[in-house]
Amino acid sequence: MHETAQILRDKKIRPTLTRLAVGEVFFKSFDHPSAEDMVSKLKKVSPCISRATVYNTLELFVKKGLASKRALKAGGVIYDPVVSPHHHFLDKESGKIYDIPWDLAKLPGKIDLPGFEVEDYYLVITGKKTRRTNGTQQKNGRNAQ
Amino acid sequence: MHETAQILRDKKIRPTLTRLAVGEVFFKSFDHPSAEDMVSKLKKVSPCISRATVYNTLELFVKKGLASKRALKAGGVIYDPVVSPHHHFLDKESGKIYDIPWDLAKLPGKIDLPGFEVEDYYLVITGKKTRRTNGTQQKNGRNAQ
DNA sequence: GTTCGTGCAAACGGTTTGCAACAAT
DNA sequence: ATTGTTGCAAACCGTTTGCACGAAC
Repeated sequence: MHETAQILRDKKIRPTLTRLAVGEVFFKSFDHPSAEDMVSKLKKVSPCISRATVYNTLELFVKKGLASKRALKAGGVIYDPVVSPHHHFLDKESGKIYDIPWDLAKLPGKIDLPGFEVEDYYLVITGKKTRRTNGTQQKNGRNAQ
Repeated sequence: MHETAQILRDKKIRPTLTRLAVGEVFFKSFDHPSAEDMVSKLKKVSPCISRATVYNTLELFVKKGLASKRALKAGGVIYDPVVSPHHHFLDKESGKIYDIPWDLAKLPGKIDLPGFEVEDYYLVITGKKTRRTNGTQQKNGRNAQ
């Protein structure tokens, strides 16, 4: 199955070889990679891929709704193939980020702030991870919610 | 009144001239300055202050509980003299950040995540600001909550 | 005299930009 | 022809580090 090509075509992104390679790796990256992480992963597969192209492609994915981009910790932004609403837990010891399903935090359905037009909101939760859970496994990137 | 000196002494920070200058400016900075913003502000007052010292001092303030440090948007961390719990609204057009009082969002008193030891949590709200409010005025940095 | 605080410049890491070549329309 | 895509290197910007000097303990 050429799922990645289909995902790109659905979003009117021309499925070039480079973009297929980026997509192929990114859409299964549930470890909240930075752009530089993605460059590393991709260099292993396709050694002469360009840093600039990876950055461009990730930004393109964000623009087209195939990725979300979050500033959660100092020193760089992370990209997430899960675009449905969810929260993030940041382990202060390891620096690892875990997805937290939206309804685990009992938030009000909408947030009304006089003077502000709210587009999006999410929790950033910090602390320490205690047990191994499946916290980061969430494969509903482009379908759910 | 030498309020700044007292704040520092209370936290066992030796109130050197440099730190007084940083504190004097920082403790009234309710505009969510980056470290580099603080360097600029301080260079106006005290032109030969060192970049490294400003960075060091801000980190010291964070460590001593006089500042909070947040990654809210790409391209750098911001420092906030308001250390009591509150949320942040990020205006996507202007890039400006506004403090949102804790109880404006009706959050549950605590968040229970099996497998995680929750230390801190807060909302990041994005959108557009519509009206001028006093959203960013909140002078209860070291006292409230 | 050992640690702490400061300034300066260089280094560093993540990201963006400029440019040249090529492919698709 | 014009636009879109890619790679490469250089530039850029926020932050950290190394070092030297002076002040405080």
